[in-house]
Amino acid sequence: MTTQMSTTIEVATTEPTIHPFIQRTNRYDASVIEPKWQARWAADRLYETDLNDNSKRKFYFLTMYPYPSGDLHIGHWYAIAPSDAGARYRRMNGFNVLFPMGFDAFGLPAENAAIRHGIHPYKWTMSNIETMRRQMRSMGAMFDWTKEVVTCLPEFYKWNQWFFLQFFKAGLAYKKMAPVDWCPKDQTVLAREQVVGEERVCERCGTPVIKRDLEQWFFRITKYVDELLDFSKMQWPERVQTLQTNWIGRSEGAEIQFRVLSAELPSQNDSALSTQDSITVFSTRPDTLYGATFIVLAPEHPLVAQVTTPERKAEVDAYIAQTRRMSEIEREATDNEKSGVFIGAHAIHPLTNERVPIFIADYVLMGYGTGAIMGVPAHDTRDWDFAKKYNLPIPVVIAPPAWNGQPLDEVYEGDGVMVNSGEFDGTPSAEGKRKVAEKLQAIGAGKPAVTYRIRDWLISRQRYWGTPIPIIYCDTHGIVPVPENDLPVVLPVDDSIRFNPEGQSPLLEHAEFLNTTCPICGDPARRETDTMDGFVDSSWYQYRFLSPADMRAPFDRTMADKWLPVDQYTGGIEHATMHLLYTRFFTKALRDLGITEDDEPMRRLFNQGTILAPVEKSGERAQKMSKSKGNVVSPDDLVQEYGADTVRAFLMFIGPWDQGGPWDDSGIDGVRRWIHRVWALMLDAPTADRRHQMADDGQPSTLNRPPSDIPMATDEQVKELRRAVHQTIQRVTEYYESFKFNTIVSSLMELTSTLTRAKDSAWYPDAVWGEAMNSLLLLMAPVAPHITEEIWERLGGTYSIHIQNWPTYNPQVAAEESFMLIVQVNGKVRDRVPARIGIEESRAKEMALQSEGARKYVGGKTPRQVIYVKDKLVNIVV
RNA sequence: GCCGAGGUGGCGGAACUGGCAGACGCGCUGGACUCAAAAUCCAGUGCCUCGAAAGAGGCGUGUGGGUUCGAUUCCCUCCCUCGGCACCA
Repeated sequence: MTTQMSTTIEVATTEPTIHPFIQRTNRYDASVIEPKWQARWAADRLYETDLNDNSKRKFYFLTMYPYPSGDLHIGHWYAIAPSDAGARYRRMNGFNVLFPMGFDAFGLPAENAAIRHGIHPYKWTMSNIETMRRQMRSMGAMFDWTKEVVTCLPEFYKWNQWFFLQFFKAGLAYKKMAPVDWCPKDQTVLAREQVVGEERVCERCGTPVIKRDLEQWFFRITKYVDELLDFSKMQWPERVQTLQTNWIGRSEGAEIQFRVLSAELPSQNDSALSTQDSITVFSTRPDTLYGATFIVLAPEHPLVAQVTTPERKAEVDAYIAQTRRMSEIEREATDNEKSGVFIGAHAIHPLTNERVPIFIADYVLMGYGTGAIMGVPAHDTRDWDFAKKYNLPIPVVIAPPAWNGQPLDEVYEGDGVMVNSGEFDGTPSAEGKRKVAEKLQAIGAGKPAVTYRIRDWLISRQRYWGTPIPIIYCDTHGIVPVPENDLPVVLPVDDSIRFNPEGQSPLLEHAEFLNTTCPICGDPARRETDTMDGFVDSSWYQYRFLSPADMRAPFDRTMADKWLPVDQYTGGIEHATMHLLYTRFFTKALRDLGITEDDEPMRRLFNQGTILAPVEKSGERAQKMSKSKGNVVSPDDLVQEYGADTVRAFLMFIGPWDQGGPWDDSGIDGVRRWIHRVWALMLDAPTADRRHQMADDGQPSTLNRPPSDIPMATDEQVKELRRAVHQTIQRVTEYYESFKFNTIVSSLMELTSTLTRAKDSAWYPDAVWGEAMNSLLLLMAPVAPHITEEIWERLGGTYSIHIQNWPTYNPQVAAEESFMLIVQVNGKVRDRVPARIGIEESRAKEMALQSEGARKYVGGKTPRQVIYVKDKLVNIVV
């Protein structure tokens, strides 16, 4: 934008250039202009993305879709409003932006509503979606609703089933009997990821889970463990990377085999147990192998039955039975006293050939490693406790610092030098770990090994409101996948469903659904009645926005290659080890199946914080908002009172977006005042007295020339005004890039104040003033889309402000010419003197030394040192 | 226990790469306007001490220490809050 520095104003006579101030026709009323612009944008399809438009670079901005619980609460707005601003910013920067929205529509609350209120989950969900769509429109978000995805509709879940079949064919989906986590309240199994906290409760309802042995469907996420640990192909927050890394829980060590001494076993067992049989243990500390004085198996370990001697059988069986009765919580409580039972047999230490007794104990878990450990009491707290209790020897094999050769008083778990370890004596731990593993491998008694904490993803749910698993059970052919042509397997939505389940899927009672024929032989067969975990939907929904209605394919490959991965994803951290892990797995699986080409689903991720319920009394702990607690803050009331623009700006202003915090609307008036001040700044006449601006009745001003009491702006004033504008463009642009919405708003507030003061003190040339107005409006448009569109139109801008180019700043205009030179004496500020940018060092030091503050504190002493920081400060050290 | 994030006025928060701590806003105090109130506008507002005032001095970013001319920022110690994991071998 070019600017004339002239301070004279030309008043046109024929075609009058209308000065902004004249345009004011009425006062700001959000309840009028917001619905007006929302309707206009919808009618003009302003926010519909042409996926085929290749003239601009694509930008896929995605924010996590909500569960349609019925009402949008302020937390939804907190997540959505800044995302919308971010997407709008990208659009104004010349990108072809896709910013879609949908609904995560399968899930338990719909069934619970059905149980409580007798409404069918389908009706409940669809009517909730209707409400939430309206609410999201009322916030002026630029969602492209033509691409909406609703996961509970067959056109969506058909493709869950299709992916399941592809996974099944590739061995990525399988069924197995396993001890699984069962929620007694929700009457369904849960994925390991959905069991949380020390209490091991259901992530959804907080009920402690129990273990059950069930045959369930799993997705083989463990196939991708190592790739999932690699975050190099995307920029995700450290926090999420850490959570996922810990969740995957990679441990390096060795598998070590201990041969079972068969001489002790009864002869009839000899056939079942040859001398080759051995117990494999996993250890991260093979360097402590020489200190292994016993073996412990998990009570569920399959070898227990074979290895237990007859005389110990009764006691062992009793212990196993007792273990079974104990709940998960009790069993896993760390402060539990160790207990276990000797099973009568011994194993041979692979390096020393000594006999070591074999125990079972509940502190060894079947689900981790090999379900068996070697007990190294001197160097593992748990083994120490166990050995103390059962009087087992505790030889030291890793020397602690300054060790005196005596038995230890307490366990030593650190690294050190190997001792009492035969040929390895003197080897440091780190080296020992490797060397012992190598030695074991050489003699065929072990090998280096890695184990992981993560387990395969359990996707079966014994519930109704989910995607039916496309499997048929035939007496002759067993597990038969539904042929792709028969998809979708439609979830029946008639009123015959009984939602009170007793441990099995409600679909089991639906004869029409249940009974089918085998696709291979045509004989009567039964359908799988479990449904899929809802996280299957969100694992690939980002693809479906490209073609939500396509019944022939989940998505168009060319489109997917163009639009994916998502460029910017936003959502809560609570999904770190669930959705955000599953969708990465899905992406990799689809790639390996040749369906897509992406390694990762989302390039960049930002986790916004959570808005908690308002705190009643100070000092009280903030709680999550929930309908049941009745502490939900509705955005509708706020929009009615303040307008969507104010609510949006306030949500961005309250603090850093990743922080969240308890809801407190006490500051919203400040934002409301700012919005009004912007209106007044741009549309009201200048006046020395602004008291009545907001209450103004809106009579158009007849002003078309500077008021007599306002002087023309001097060159210096013009320069300063432009500097403020360009500095703000620079800063605010940086803040948009880094999601610092709170400082975007505060910078815009500052500029508004600066411009308001300027307007009342001088009359600026049209070009200068116009640049200022345009810049402020454009910078503000993503935050407050309605008021900026309204003012833009009134000032004669081309529709729509939201497709204008982002303002650019001129570094020369933004550059400061002078600064306040800070004068410090011994690091304390004692004076400030005005100086020109680029002042010579010697001149600056001279000025500082001569300043009043410096003279006072230096007091005639000779400075020991004078430090100059360019264009900033002088520090005099005495 | 392990891993991670954080601790700045009465409150939400700001501070580039080590360089004026407290931007912006709320609240509060005083003033203008008003018959009055609300709204709006203007001014002040980290804490302490001295001073009638103008002002002067000191302290100050969880604690204690270190590095540096200079630390909210870098290093170490400890305390507290929040989140995750946890008999994981």
